[in-house]
Order: sequence, then C-alpha cells, then structure tokens
Amino acid sequence: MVQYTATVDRAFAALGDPTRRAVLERLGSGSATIGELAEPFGMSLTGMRKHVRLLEEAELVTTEKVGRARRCMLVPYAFEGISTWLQRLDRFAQVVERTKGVR
Amino acid sequence: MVQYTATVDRAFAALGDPTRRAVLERLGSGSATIGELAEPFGMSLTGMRKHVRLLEEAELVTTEKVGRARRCMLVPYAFEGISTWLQRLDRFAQVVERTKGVR
DNA sequence: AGTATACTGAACCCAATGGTTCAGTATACG
DNA sequence: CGTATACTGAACCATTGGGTTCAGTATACT
Repeated sequence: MVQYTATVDRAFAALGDPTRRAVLERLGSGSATIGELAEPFGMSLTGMRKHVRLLEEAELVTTEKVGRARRCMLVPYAFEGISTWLQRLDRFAQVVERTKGVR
Repeated sequence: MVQYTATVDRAFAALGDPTRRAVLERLGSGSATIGELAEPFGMSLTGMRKHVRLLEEAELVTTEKVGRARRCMLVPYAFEGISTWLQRLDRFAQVVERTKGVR
C-alpha cells in the first residue's frame, strides 16, 4: 500500500521515449558518462543531460559527479514498480479472456 | 528474434500517459464503451476516442462497434512484449549491482 | 599558468500531444 | 417517421517535450 503512483508515473513517462529506453539498454552493459551516452546518438551533451535527468527523477538511473565527468548507472531493481503494475494488468487481461470463453 | 520493436515502442508511448493507464485499469474490470470511459474523466467522447485509438495501435486494447456504441476491451497477454523488455533490463540492473560488490 | 575537456544553465525553436468544439452520420426508440 | 443517443472527423488551440546553441564553470593536462 505504498505510495508508488508518482514515481511509477514518471517511470512510464520516461520509458515512453525511445532515446531514453536506448540509454537504459546502454547502461545495462555498464555505467557511462553523459558524453559517452550522447555520442552514439549524435546528440548534444545538453540534450542527453535532459534525458538523464528525467531518468533520475523517475528513479531508474543514478548519477554521480566524478571529476569533471558525470557517471550514470542503472538503479538496481529499478523496474519493480512498473513490473508490478504491468503484472496486475496482465492478470486482469487473462481473466477477461477466460470469462469470454474460447469461442 | 521477432520484430517486436515497433509495437513495443508504441506500447511504451501509450503507457506514458496517466489517462491511458487509468483506462487500461478500468478495462481490467471489464469492457466499456467510449462514453463510459470518457465519463469519469469529464472528457469529451472525441478526446477519449483518441486515447483508445492509440491503445489500439499499441495493441493493448481492441474494440468492436456494437450498434451505435463502441465496445473496448483489453487484449489478452497485451503486456508480454514490454514485460519481456523490462525483465531483461531488470536482469542487467541486478548484474550491475552484483559487480559493484556490497560496499 | 594556460589550454583543453566535460559538463551545466538559460534561452530559444519547432513538432507532437492532449485537449476542445462543431457539424455530421448511424443506430435505437416511441 | 421523428427524435434522442453514441460516436466520428475535421479544424483548431495551448502546452509540453525533444532538441538546439551559446556562454559559463570546474576539472584535468602540460
């Protein structure tokens, strides 16, 4: 009965953008700086920083400043909240199917 | 190796909006018409229709015209694609934690 | 000390999105 | 048949969102 909603909300919104999902995938294979994240997209540092900030606010990514660079990494178990939400919905969907019968 | 990406993309985008997530939750407890979906939000039918159309394109919802009404319902197993994506990421996140050590 | 690097903040731009209204069309009902 | 209901399509509007550039600041290198 925890107050997940706000974070879940931001998480889903964050996942709605393909660039940010790609960033998450990239971070899956290890931490990276803003510059390293921006480069493959040919995107400005400023642009990438905005994405990363949204991911931080959604609590999917953490960052720390190391020297003049900012190191970004996945938050462990970041997807628990949304996974839970999805699983609940998925159960509903299956129930719906069952009550409809085979037809 | 299936070509999930396009659908997954639309699914995440669709889930990014709180109204649409609420619609999905509502449909979890049974099918509903456009009017029934619009009412609790105090939203126009036209507005709700747009949301439902996006959910259809994301293959999360199906609809059928029944008389003058349009019946909307959850697609069974609609969330498989995105669940898979999330689970993969979640595994990554856990690996990241493990390699970091306890500290 | 001086220069290069990595990021940040502010200001701005454009396209997409979430919403509306209004004027239809099609079905349902008395 | 006539009227009410349920939705649809087109046109429009305001806000947000993803992106940029440019002018800093702070750290790193020689």
